[in-house]
Amino acid sequence: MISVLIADDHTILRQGLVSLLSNDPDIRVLAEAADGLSAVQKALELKPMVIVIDISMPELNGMEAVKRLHEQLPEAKVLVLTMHEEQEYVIHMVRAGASGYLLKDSASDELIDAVKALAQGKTYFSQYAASVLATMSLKPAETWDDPYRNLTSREREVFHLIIEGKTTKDIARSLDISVKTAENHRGKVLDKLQVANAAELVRYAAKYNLLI
Amino acid sequence: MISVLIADDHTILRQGLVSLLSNDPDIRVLAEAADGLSAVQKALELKPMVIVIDISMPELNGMEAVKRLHEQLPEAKVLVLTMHEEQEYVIHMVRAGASGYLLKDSASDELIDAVKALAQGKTYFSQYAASVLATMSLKPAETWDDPYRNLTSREREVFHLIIEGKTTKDIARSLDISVKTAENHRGKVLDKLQVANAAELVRYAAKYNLLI
DNA sequence: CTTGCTCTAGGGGTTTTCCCCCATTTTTAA
DNA sequence: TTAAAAATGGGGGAAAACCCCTAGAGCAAG
Repeated sequence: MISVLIADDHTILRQGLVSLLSNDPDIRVLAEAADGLSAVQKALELKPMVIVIDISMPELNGMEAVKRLHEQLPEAKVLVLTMHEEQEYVIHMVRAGASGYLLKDSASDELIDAVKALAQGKTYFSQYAASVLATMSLKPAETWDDPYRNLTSREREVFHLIIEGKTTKDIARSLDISVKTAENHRGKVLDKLQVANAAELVRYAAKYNLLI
Repeated sequence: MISVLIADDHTILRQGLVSLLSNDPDIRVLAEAADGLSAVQKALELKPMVIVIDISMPELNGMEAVKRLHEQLPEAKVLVLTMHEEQEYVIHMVRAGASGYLLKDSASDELIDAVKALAQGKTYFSQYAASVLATMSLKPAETWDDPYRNLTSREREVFHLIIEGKTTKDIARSLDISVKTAENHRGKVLDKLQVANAAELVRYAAKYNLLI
């Protein structure tokens, strides 16, 4: 019998998961949690074999929760269940100690398979997450993470001015540099973040919540 | 017996909903759909009494799907189930013809209540959505906070392509119109929304959560 | 039947963006 | 201290964006 704790702030989704998992005779849902903090508390108290957890949660986000769980309850296996497809999320969660990563658009069978795999001490990554990890492991650690981190401080300044809709001339005036220099920085930013134009850059910023 | 169609691109959530609703003896889930287009098709084919639909979906987003459903199958009631709390969404969906609006962090009981209410021809709005609508109805329609109410349908198409980072040439090709026409539409969009360039337009879209 | 709006398309222009290339100085790190 | 990276500035050019303008066709409301 596999004991499971489910942590997700969306009540309907959470109860749907309980309903899904409870249908399997080998799985027993011990408890639910609607935020990261209570997830950690309930896990320490009930010691479930598997913890199914979402990334975005109030109180304590999934990332921090997974870190604490991994430190304080290493025998419990953490399955991240999320709709975030971003590479950075996968990497961060695995580093935090997750044993599995599943997207919410997976089939429910896959969820049950994942829970069972983790209970047996295996890992379980969705096709997507696995490919991200495979790609990442080929690159040196320094280049991991958010490409935004690769920007120099000056480039970051320019980045923020671009996503405010400023033109190169505005940027040059604002930073008290020549238009040509601003233009060069602009080009570097687009290049490093692999976007084709300012519009895509703003999308990028929105995706990583960098829009102030 | 209440027949229900469920449309959500996240498979696990969708199957969770099926599991939840199927537990109720009065409800029968006719079918599921993973995108807006197939949701409309399956609805026209199976004629469910209630359609539970998410806003963000591939192919045809929830907003457009609800519009089409309301036009082509007015007897079916649409329940929007989403995690988007933004005022604009509530208003847009209600205008598009939704009879109910529920956040995903509601309790599952509330979902069942909502489905039953809609099946009886009533409406069902979460506490939050109801308060948004109440506030809105106090203001004259002209001052409603409708981001792109002044855009024509063609301009809206162009709007969405711009915020995807498409160039004017791309847009012209995509809509099968001349570059000059696309350029004119682009200019109109920037003018009507009072932004200076594409970057600001994407910011605008992000502000109103129109980046799907 | 006229008026107004939308969609279409173009002329012609300026400005900005994006893309190479290059060099110098300053700062940082090995 | 020496090499690498960052910041500065520029030349030049193609493409795109932005901003005027006109104008016909189609369509719906008054």
